[in-house]
Amino acid sequence: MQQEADRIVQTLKSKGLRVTPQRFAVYANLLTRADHPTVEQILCDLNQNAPTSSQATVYTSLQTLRDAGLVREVLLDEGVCRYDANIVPHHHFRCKCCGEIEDIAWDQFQGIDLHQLRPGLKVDSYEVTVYGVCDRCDVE
Amino acid sequence: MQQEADRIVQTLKSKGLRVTPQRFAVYANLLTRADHPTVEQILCDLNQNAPTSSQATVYTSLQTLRDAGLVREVLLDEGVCRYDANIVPHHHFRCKCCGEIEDIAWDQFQGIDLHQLRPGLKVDSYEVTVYGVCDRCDVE
DNA sequence: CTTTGTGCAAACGATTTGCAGGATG
DNA sequence: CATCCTGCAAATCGTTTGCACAAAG
Repeated sequence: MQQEADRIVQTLKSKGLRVTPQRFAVYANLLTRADHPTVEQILCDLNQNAPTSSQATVYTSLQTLRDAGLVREVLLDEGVCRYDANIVPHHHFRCKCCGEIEDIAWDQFQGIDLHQLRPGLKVDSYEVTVYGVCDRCDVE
Repeated sequence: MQQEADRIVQTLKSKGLRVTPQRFAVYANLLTRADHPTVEQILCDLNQNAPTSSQATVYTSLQTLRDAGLVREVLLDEGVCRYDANIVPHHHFRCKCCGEIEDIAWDQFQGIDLHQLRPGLKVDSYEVTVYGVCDRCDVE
């Protein structure tokens, strides 16, 4: 996956960010994951084999990547911040049981008419969060 | 507002909760507010004139009220928990600028078809969060 | 009088920050 | 070689908890 690595390096540089091993690792890790990991999960993942990055660095890396628009935070109803390298707008499904977060394609929900909001509110973005139970938890 | 007070007392009792001055004050305060205050805001409000309730008590009162289904938590993209005595389902608008949260009536958004979700997901609830700038911040 | 709530302070978990040394462009 | 990043530890912030005392039913 040399190509992949190069692309990541290019992406980082294009945002004016220095390419450090830690920052690279955080972003690369996030890109390969489909879930929405917490800082702790990322940290464990990175340091699983060899020590790669300290906790504080993961925090600041994520902050930098967020400011650069490469990742976004997902904050649902728990006390932790999750991160997502999927920048394309999408909705979320959250399992009340296992806490997993699953993406819902943007065009899944049609017919949301923001023009009916009261005048005076300038809309930047919106998203739908669905709460429920996923099939992995719903075993009877 | 003796009637109002009586109604609050009745509501608390009907949930099997003891009526204490602190718990009453927290719930009453929340009922009169249209915004979605944080614990800190509630605490300041209550103790503005005379000391009414300690911080820990506000936390546990809110927890109790939440368990009883009288208030609900609202957690948007900040690190704090906000509370809402409006139990009727509704959506939220969040001003990126001042942080204020405004309710959006439930029937404002039609046509959200949850049946199109992939089979296996059991939906309990959902809500739309709209991000933008409110008119108070959008002064040019 | 039994049960439950309050208040304080200490504990806690997630995140931020200050600073000295190290790596990047 | 100037600038920015890392790592550590201490600090901070919101929230929870243990415990002795007080109040509610």
